Amino acid sequence: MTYEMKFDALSCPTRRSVFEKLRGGALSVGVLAEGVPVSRPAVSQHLKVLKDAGLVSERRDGVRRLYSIDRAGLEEMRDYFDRFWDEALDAYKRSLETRDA
Amino acid sequence: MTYEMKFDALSCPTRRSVFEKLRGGALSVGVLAEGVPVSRPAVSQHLKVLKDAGLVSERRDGVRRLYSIDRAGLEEMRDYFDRFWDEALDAYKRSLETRDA
DNA sequence: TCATTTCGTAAGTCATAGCTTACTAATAAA
DNA sequence: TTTATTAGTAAGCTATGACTTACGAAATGA
Repeated sequence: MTYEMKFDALSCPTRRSVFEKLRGGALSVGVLAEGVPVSRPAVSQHLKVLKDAGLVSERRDGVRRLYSIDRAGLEEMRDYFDRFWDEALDAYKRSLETRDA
Repeated sequence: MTYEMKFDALSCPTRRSVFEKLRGGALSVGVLAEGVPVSRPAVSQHLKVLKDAGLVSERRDGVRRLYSIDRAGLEEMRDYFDRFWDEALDAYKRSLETRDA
């Protein structure tokens, strides 16, 4: 649930591509495993990492499990970079001012 | 310079903490290495990864090298999550509408 | 009840990421 | 022109992360 886990979860290319597949809405494990160059169990393991990181959530539907994006978790990452951007820009502006002085 | 490299660069905790130290402005390698639980050469290696990823830039100042945040690279990451967030929210809204129908 | 489908878990393999120490290079300063 | 600072590079070690196959569990349908 920490930044730590979220960054780590998104660092693996195949895991991130699984995550990105969920942009359009919920998908089952089988569908997520299609087109991904790894085995279905590997996708399950990736989903566990994403879930533990708070980036996806799961709901059961018969024998299927439907995974979808955890919007709160995604929002954390968005906010992290928004704040970082603002702070870096402020620091840059200050550096210009002090240079003028 | 790709997303690939940026995500990978930010996945390592100590590397990210080095990156975050630069929020306030440019710093030398020696200063960046203070308080970080790894050796100075390790910090140099982290800086190389961050630089290759387009997240930091470097300028020489005598015998020092001052590293600072590459705002264009950081902006890419911010935009990635901004777009992702918007798309995920749209998909969610659509899912609510189709459920009503 | 038995077979199918869908999926998570266990166990083991292999590459590599992150670290270390030793060194080399470049600038500054005496 | 030596001596100190500062920092990047080389080489090697070690833990671990991303995969595989084999198996077990839960829901569905015959």
